[in-house]
Amino acid sequence: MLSKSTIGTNFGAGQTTDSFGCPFDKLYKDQSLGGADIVFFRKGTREEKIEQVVTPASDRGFAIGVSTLAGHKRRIFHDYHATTHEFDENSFYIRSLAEDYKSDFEGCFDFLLLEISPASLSKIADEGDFSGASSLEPQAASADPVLANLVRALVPALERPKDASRLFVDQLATAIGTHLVQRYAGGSKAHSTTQSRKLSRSREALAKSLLLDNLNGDVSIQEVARACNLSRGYFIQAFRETTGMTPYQWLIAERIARARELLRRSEASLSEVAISCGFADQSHFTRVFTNLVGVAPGHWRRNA
DNA sequence: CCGATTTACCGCCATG
DNA sequence: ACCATGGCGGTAAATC
Repeated sequence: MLSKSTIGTNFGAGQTTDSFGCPFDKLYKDQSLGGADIVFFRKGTREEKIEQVVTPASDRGFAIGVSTLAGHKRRIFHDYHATTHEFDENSFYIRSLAEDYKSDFEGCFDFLLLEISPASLSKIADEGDFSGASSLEPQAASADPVLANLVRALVPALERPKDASRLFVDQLATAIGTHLVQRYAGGSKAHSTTQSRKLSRSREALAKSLLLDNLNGDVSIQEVARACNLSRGYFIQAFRETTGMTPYQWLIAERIARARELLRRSEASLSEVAISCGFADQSHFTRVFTNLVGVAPGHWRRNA
């Protein structure tokens, strides 16, 4: 508790989480510092586990977090699938605050965070001859030593916001903003030398329908790939680039989608739901569901 | 596209 | 009886 949040969102009395959805009582470190365009935070916890951290979508722009220590893991629940990411020292993430966010944390963390508003972003983009770029490409547990060093330079200022040089913070904020835009600007800028390997429409449809048959029967990815006249490796890669998830992830997302329907609309027991969605048994079903959705199926049903 | 390595799920069981 | 959780070996998937 070195410095209480003084800038940014105002919290009503009784608020139990910070502006990122993290419970206050689990944070041992919660500092903040306002630059001209960017607000900085430092947040840390010694909790081994924090579950269901939720940030509703907002127009606050983007959040960037640099981890100061290794070993933190988080599982992020997207609409139809979930991903896990392991943070090393100096690995970082970028996420859009325009999207709902839900995740489980594992292992203590200490993040240097910064929040950059859409207005600031486009301002920096214009100044830096990247006009038009109004968004950043999301990253998760990637490496960027330059960014890490820039952000780390703010540690002393965060420790003692009162003594911090306004000019220093603003300059650094500009440098960081420029770096982010140069390196991660997305949107209008046509970039990338890597041509994407997308699946053709017909192959995509074929693959999906074959996979759906697998809800009950058994079709291996190998077979689906062959049906599309592609090698296994290429097929998985292409499927991923087309749909945003790997074939199996997609299939499981479909199964779980069906399971959600059944849970909501029917009175069937979990075992029955499990079988009719292509899972081996209740235990298996519960495990997969929890892993993907974040809460166990029984709880989810009561909640819905 | 191949091949080696790592990762993730499957399926079954046991237990709270 | 129903649901949640965890272990564990085998195997297919996914990555590099």
